[in-house]
Amino acid sequence: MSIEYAILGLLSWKPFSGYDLKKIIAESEIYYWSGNNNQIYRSLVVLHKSGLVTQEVQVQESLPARKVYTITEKGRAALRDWVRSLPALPEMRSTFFIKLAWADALSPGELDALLAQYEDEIAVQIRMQEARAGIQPAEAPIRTPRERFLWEQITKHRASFYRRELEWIRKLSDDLRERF
Amino acid sequence: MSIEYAILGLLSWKPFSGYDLKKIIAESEIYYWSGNNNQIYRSLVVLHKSGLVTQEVQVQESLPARKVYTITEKGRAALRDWVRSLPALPEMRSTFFIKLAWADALSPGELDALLAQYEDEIAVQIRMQEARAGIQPAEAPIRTPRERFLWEQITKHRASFYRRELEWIRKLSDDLRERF
DNA sequence: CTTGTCATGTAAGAGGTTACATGATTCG
DNA sequence: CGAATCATGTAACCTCTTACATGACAAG
Repeated sequence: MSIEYAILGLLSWKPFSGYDLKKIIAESEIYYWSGNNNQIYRSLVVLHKSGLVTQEVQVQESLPARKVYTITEKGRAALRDWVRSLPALPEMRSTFFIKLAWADALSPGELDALLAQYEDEIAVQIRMQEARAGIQPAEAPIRTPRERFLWEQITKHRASFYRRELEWIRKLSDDLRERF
Repeated sequence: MSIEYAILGLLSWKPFSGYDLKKIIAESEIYYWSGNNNQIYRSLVVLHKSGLVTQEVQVQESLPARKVYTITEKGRAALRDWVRSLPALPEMRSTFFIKLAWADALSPGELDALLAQYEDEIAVQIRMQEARAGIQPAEAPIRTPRERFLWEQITKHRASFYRRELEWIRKLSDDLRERF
């Protein structure tokens, strides 16, 4: 379960509660999960049982108690092992491509409308990404220049993925209008 | 369940058996599912019950019977509706980025090795893709010039995704070696 | 007075994978 | 003689999502 390591990674930065982690994951791009309670609270139980994290209950007056999780040395070692393990290929999943593959049944106008909708959605996504990039108040760990560099490269690379997609769909729309 | 529409798409091209579909999906890039029996045979039962496909049992001597599925008019209409429905964003899922995000715990040598492994895997993927592209014996429907064009654009776009990934990781490796 | 935030958790189900099961035939 | 191909299907399990449940407080 790679989400457990994803959580362990965040805890290797600083201690968090399940609620904190949920928000970070829900708002993150590279942590591509939905950030639902079920996965997160269960993962934390597993990590705790395995001794990779410790739990501290912070009782608050008039607010529910926070359970704050801190990574252990064993946890850091497990994370390190996972980081060094064989990397997997990135997956690009797009039902839109499947739609396009059978879109020859559509009229030129309908096809054009479909591409326009896709273009819009990508554009919205890019704008959302840019807006988020604007706020960045130390939301990423910058403990060394190298770490900062790595995070920058990941963020830029992710952003370029959507820009490429936008360029591609625009060119495709133009070509279709011109040729068919 | 978008895999049902993915199957319906293939059946809109020509009739297939579950076994045929399984192989097509397993070998396909854009049909990103594993192509496991469970999903496919179940989907066919659902499509059949909904009247979107018809089933013809072809008994063969000395070989198991083939159940060949043919799309109905209702099926074509359902596919068309799905194709025109609101497109979803493409998803780029990569556990490698999560690893990289916490890779500052590694030594320069270890980090370099990690990136090299990733580069290798992408390179293998690209070679496999190119090999597959070489065989292409009318494995895609080419009923109109526009359909041919659409399929070409999808294939090229997919290929460029991995090429970008390769360029990115190579540049990242170089930069890291130079700076840190 | 409804909506949002803080904070935990559970239930139900969709979606997807690996592995098992059968059985004849063909290829190396 | 073992492995692959043809061809169907089931069982068990993992992953992930949506929705439900509780309860206090703050802000509009």
